[in-house]
Amino acid sequence: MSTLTAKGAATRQRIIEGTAAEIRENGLLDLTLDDVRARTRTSRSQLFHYFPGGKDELLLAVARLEAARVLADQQPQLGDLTSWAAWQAWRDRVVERYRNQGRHCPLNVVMSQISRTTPGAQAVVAELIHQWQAELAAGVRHMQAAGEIDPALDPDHAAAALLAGVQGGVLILLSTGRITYLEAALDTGLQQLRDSRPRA
Amino acid sequence: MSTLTAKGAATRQRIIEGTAAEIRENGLLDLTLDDVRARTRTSRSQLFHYFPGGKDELLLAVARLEAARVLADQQPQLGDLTSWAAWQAWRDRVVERYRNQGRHCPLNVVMSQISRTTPGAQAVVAELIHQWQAELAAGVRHMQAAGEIDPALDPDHAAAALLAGVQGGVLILLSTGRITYLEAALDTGLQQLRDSRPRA
DNA sequence: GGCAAAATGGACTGGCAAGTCCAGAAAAAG
DNA sequence: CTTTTTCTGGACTTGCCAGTCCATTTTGCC
Repeated sequence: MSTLTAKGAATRQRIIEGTAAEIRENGLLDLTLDDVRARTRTSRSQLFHYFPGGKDELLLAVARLEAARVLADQQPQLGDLTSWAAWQAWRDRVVERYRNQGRHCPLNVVMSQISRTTPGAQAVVAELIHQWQAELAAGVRHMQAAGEIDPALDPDHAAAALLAGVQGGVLILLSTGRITYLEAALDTGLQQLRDSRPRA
Repeated sequence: MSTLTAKGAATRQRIIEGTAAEIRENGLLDLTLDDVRARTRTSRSQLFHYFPGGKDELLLAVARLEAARVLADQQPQLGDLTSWAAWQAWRDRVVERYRNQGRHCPLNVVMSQISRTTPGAQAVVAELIHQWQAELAAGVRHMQAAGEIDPALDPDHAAAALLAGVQGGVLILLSTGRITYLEAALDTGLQQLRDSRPRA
């Protein structure tokens, strides 16, 4: 890619964020480049100037943006799972975030739709899942060190199960509008961790 | 709808199943009616004869088929969760099913893509989730009656959490190709149930 | 057999959306 | 200041795909 001027970089960013917003509102299924153009006030040639690979390349950029946002939205709680209160705060944060989000979860769009077609997006999703799991596992290790969680428990395994619950809870929320499943997955997952506490 | 002859019913069924197979192999994103025509050896007018509502109506029929299949594929284990061995057998069945399934999960297509646009499909998904959860909850109640699970535990809540784990595990499997998450969700979920057993 | 209803074949339309191209404006470079 | 590079506008092309239409064949029914 040729060098970008400040103006060019701003336009490029505007396109990415506008596309992300458009997807969040209306989904990916009937997203057209004209929709993007209308929202971001850009011309056709600008789109292809900044994303020579066309729609796919643009969507990949959006995927990266949204993947970063998913983790950022859980901070600082996710990075500081060092007490039961902190875990609970994280749980509340997640529930709140998805409760407020409409019917179009950008992450789910990335996972379910973009990543199947665009090989690059697959790597983005894999990396996101990996980081998310790693942060949860780090939290488990903290609690083990503090004697609050059974040291025999495999942190990565526990984190994987918890993460699967969150993903599934969100998916069901998106499909049925009911948030019960997400809450149940989080609550029973945390309960299990608490119950594992070694008796002194 | 006008009355169908035996031949007509067969053709209609052939179209639905062929479409389902096509989606399972290539996904919904670039599914065209011509693909359906090629696989099912039907003419354009046949498609619109049996599905006057066009593509949407056809996809709704596919959604119904796949929703039924998801539950059917878990039988008889899902309907007979009356011992720990049975629960384990169900768990193995689920893992095996999704391990063998390619990158295109028809249920996920229904949940993530069809149900957002077609209002009817949303009801199909809701009903599927509800039945699935009900069967799991029934299993929990069985085990409670047998004294193997803490009677204070809410069966619907536990079933919801378990189901969310399965959904999330499958979603992650589809996105990353790793089945670890599904296994972790199932294993820790079942472990939690086992651990709740009241001490005699 | 004959009539009505259903099933089938395939040409045709219309629209839409991705991607191309070139010309001109704005900005950086020297 | 002028030259080169980047940025922008918008017309144009191309191809595809859902949906329509009508003619023909097959089937059910009496």
